[in-house]
Amino acid sequence: MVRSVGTPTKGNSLDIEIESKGTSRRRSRPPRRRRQEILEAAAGVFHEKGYKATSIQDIADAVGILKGSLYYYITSKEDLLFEILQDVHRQGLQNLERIEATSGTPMQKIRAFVTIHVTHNAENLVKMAVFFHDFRSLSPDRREIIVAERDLYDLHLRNLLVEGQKDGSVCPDLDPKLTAIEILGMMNWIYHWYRPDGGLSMSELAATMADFVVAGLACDPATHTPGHRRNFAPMPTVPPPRIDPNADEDDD
Amino acid sequence: MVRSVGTPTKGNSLDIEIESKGTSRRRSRPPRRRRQEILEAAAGVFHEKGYKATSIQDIADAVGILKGSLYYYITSKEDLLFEILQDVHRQGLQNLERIEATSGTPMQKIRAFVTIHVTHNAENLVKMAVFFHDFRSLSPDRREIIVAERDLYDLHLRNLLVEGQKDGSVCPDLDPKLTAIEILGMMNWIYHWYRPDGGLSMSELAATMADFVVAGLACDPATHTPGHRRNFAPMPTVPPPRIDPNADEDDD
DNA sequence: GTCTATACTACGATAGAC
DNA sequence: GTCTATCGTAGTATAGAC
Repeated sequence: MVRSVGTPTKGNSLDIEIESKGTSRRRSRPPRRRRQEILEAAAGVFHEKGYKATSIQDIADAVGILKGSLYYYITSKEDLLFEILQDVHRQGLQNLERIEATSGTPMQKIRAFVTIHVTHNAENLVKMAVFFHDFRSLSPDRREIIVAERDLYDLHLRNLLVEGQKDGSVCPDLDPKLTAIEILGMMNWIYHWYRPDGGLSMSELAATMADFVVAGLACDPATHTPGHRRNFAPMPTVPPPRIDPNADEDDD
Repeated sequence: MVRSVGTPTKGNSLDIEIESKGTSRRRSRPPRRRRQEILEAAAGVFHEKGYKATSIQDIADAVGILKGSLYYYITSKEDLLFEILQDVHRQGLQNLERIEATSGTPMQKIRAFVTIHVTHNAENLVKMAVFFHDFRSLSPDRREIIVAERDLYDLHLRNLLVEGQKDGSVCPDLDPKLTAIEILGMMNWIYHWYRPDGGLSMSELAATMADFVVAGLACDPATHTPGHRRNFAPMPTVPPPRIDPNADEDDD
């Protein structure tokens, strides 16, 4: 639908118009403020109902205009989702930079990592919920863009764990890859339950999680013996599952 | 469209037929095996595409029949989801019984709890994924039935933590409620990444997670001083977020 | 910039033949 | 028990009036 370049039009030079209206007000681009409002409204509805279950009508209702009018601002429902996810994506990458710029012992860096990532999750509850719940609704190429960030986080934490093992502060029995994903899972679960108005501040949440992670990783090299974790409070005997009348055997 | 009762038909007596085929084989009830097959197929498709994004057509394709035929076995798409979730629901409640019947120190019980719950998650990856992703698509009363189990798990773990604090094996600085949910989050995240064919056995996964949890909770009463966790490997200074040109302030 | 109206498609579910 | 055919609804997106 782009007008072909060769076609002569009444004006000379190129089709791109330069500000011509004299004042500093911009022309032709829809107002950013309104667009941002729509993004936030859509994020809220996506959060409540899920992306797929949300109709354009729902979003229009939330904004307070009719659904036809929405298309003045957006071009498709998926574009909306993508832009919302790009918001947290940008912030996430920025946080990674901050973490990388932090100095201290490896264990201190791990504490910083957890604190920052938890805070990020708690500060962007709605968008993070939409991200974890609905990023699979993006087209494959767009999904790739957004999800790559997750792998970066994983890799970065893993590297910190290895550093910690090198200086002896992190238990050498731990598998860095598996441990990193355990920790990330704990942090990423936040959106399921945390509510900022629930009497638990974000900073207290972040600090508590960091405490737990640090305690779970730590190991005194002086007293370390291989397998000490597995042998501490060892697994007791558990009654076997009773035979279930409804049991058709499981897949998965 | 039900034939009116008063209308005379060629037979006498009522329309309801009693078993007349002689042998012990049941009539009129659709075969259980086929129904189970449909349930499993549906779970698989729900897992891949999400409940809302899955059409009856998709499920019929997966089973290998036409969508009209599906309605011989099911009465609605939501019924299908409900039955799938009831499967894990039943198993989950049964596991709670097993955990309750376990004896040992509180910390050993905690290890048993984590091991059983992680194993449950890993053995039912598909259904657990559908559960966490789509239980909100159930009607409110059905949702209540299924979700109540989650609260039971939470409560049970919380009680174990309190027990552990009483006998001194769990750090007294921990908030049982918050800690329980941290641990559950780590376990429930499994469906996002674990694949049974990935070289990590379920029992190894479960044991490793239990190790991490136990290490994260443990505390030596002899050396405990309030706040020691927070002060260990203390938070370093982190560079502030740089000012972002794209930053329209956040909601959430 | 917001509205009304509508084209087009997909889905869930039912009816009834075989 | 599986099929074909279809009804009714709801959703995305567009066209064009104001």
